[in-house]
Amino acid sequence: MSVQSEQLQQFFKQSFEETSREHGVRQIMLHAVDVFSRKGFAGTKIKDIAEHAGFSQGYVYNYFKSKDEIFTRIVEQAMDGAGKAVAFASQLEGTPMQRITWLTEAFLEPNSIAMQHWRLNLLQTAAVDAIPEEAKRIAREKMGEPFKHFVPMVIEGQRLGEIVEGDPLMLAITYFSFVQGLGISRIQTKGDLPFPDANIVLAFLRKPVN
Amino acid sequence: MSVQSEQLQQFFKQSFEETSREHGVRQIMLHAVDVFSRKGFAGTKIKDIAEHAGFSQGYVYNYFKSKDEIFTRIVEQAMDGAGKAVAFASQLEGTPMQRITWLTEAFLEPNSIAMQHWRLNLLQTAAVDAIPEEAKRIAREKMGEPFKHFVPMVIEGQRLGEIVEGDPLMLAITYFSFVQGLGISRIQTKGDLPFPDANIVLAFLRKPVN
DNA sequence: GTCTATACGTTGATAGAC
DNA sequence: GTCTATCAACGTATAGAC
Repeated sequence: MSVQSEQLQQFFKQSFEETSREHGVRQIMLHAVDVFSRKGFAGTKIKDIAEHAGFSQGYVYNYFKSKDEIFTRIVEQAMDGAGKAVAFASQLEGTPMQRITWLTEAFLEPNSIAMQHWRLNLLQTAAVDAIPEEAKRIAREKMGEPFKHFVPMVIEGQRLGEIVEGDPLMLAITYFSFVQGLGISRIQTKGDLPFPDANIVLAFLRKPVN
Repeated sequence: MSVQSEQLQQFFKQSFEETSREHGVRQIMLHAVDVFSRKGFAGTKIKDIAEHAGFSQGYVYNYFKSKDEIFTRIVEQAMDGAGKAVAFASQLEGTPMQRITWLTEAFLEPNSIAMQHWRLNLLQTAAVDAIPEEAKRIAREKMGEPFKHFVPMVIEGQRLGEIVEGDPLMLAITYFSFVQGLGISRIQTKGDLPFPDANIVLAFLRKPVN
């Protein structure tokens, strides 16, 4: 893995640490992401989260006033993280295609926080009608962030002749769809099966040399 | 859309009709797929399914003995459907790349039953720890079917010089990941945003002409 | 055939003990 | 600070009415 991808990983992690100053809050959120992303919103019981975090069921309510609040704060954090990560990648030194490659490598890293973010993103979609209204609102509101920083990279790449022609927004949507789909498969296959690297994934963006 | 893609659509539909001879069972399953795929397993209440199907809550239990059973039968049906669809596509007249393109078009069609199958597939993954054991077992067991018919198409395409070199299984995993990811995005964007067509999606498979 | 009423278990949230 | 006990709400599944 490249230096830049590792830098991005580090950035993901740090972004999470800044979530809250209270240790208990971070502890709960950290474990709650994990449980929510494996069981879904309705399938997750406060007891599950509490046990993972090493607390009793009731104690969770000292930090959060409801299950909805825990979920909503996680969604907010995940959305912010995804947006910031793309923004960060877009400012690295290199051609657009290089920067996108580094970002992709960081996303596809098996245990990255980024990957968990995408699993959560996925949950909002998979169970779109079963999550708190507030979480939906935030997700809708912040959905555009990653695109805002990704699309300009695509446009610049097209100008440089690195990236195929075509609607940049459409290409960005395709990109994030792919990353999400690969994230899901990675969970399913648990690393037993062969998995594509960033180069293969990005073939659809690369302009063929003449 | 091509004649072949429409043929595939038709095939998906018919495959579902054969699920059960009892009208009530089909009726419930049809609506349950929809609710489950929007709310997740735990988030779906029997009342939701009953209301959608136009029954009272209690009446559902005349056809199924539990919520688990409804979900499990749907997963089984969806898995069988996906396997059969790929098998069907692999036997159409045309080059491997053409057949894969038709299959992809059928998958990406907004309201296809195939798309719903993938949403369900997704749910098993997204909430992998919150679904009935039996459903997990069936999903694991039948996961290989689509691959069994897709991989040979890739190999044939490589032999013909249509498809890029590389581990055929890895390419198949990449393919299904992409389709799944695009299916999710399609739900999210609800058709408001530009969406890639099969040709763009399949760029990663196509061997560049020299 | 289809619905209504209800029993029983589970879970989210609170309040009070240590 | 942290846990235990408990309440109220909800949801599955059943049984019996029409």
